[in-house]
Amino acid sequence: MKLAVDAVVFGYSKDLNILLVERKYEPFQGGVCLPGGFVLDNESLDDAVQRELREETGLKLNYLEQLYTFGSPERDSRERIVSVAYYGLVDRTKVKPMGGTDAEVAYWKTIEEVKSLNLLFDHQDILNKALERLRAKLTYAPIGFDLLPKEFLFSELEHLYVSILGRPIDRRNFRKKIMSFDLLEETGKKVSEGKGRPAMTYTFNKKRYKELERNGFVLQIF
Amino acid sequence: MKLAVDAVVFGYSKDLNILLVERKYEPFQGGVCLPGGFVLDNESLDDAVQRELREETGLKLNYLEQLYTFGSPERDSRERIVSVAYYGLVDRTKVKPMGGTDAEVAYWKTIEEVKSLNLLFDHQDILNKALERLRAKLTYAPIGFDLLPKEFLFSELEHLYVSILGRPIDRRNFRKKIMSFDLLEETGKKVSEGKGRPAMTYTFNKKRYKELERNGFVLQIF
DNA sequence: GCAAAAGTGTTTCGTATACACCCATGC
DNA sequence: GCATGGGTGTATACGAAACACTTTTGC
Repeated sequence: MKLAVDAVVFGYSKDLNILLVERKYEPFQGGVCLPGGFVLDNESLDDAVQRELREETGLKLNYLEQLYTFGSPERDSRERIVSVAYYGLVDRTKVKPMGGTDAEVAYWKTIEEVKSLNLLFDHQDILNKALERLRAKLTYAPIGFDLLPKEFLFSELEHLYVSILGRPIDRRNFRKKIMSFDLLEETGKKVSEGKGRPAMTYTFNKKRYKELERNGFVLQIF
Repeated sequence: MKLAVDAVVFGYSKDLNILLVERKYEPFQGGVCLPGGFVLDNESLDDAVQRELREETGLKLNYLEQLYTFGSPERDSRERIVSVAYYGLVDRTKVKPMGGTDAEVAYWKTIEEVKSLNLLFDHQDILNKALERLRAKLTYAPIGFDLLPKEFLFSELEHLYVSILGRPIDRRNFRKKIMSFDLLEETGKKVSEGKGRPAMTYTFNKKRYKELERNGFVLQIF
């Protein structure tokens, strides 16, 4: 019996993306799946995920959380492999275009695109579970900010929520709610994205959030 | 590297209890820990937990859910053992007084009692995580009923919430809230527990809840 | 008749929701 | 000057929270 880790890495640019790897050689040549690999003898599970991601894609996570452990005896046709799945969040504007390694190519896909790819093993199940968790957590934890650049537009935050939760949001009420937490700070800069009125950029005050959290505060959106 | 499962089994009678096992022989003779054991080659993780619990205590769970996987290289001093932790709920009125097996004795302890026991390995961490999850889930899922007899008093449900959440509850508002879901059914029986006015017993309509859940209903207490 | 637990309504307050117009810019 | 996205306030409705007395039984 072998122990592996797999990671669902979420990125956001206009829409939610997932990081996938494609195998260049056998076994499963051309197959697409989540990044992951076996756990080494003397490393923790968290370390194993970070190492695999570094090796395969070289990216830096803003957030990482254990998701669920998948252990059905039939999940890998070759031999019994139990996999501890994680999900992570990255700021895609910080990610360099990645080529992958000798054995794999890495790229981003939207949820919709993934559906038609038929991921190897039970990786679609893992992805579904990660999505469920991400959607739930978005409403009671400030993890959306880990998908955005340090300085972001309010509208980006709003679109992120709309696109991940998959339902419309009232702009005015959303702003009121978020602002009521007093966790966003204006940078003073205005950015013009080409069209329309230029918008203010904000940063999320994580330190203040952690402080509030310690005192029992629970951020609650919807 | 070995793979194990461990279970935090919660029971309720007047207060929240946890099922523990005490080892009769070496290694760790006299040590107290959570029930658990190694996963067999061809069984799923869920099956492994159920089997271990059956072997060690013979009890029947009303609810079982995977909790978290603990994989620090140092968590077991003998060798690398990764453990997938579960938590389960039982109706203690259905549990026979258990003797345990050849190698172990099983018994119930309250949270407070456990604290002074110094559980083996990282089992106190596992227990803390299970408690956290149980408390959270109690407010948005109908899992309290899995700790009670099929027919229960409303006051038992209320005391269960008070004792698990660890804070007072307004009796009237709590009843209003629970009753508004329309998921409890009167049995028509009144039970006198010795002192005070006899009370009605209720059953929880799980079928109806599942039905509502499918349609997007989310039970929300507090 | 008193101790003990069960059962029950109303008012108040805060927050979620619904909703539409003006503003600053690029072209 | 018009198209595009940014920014803002108010009224209503609903649900959470606060709060105390009566009822039924055992002793």
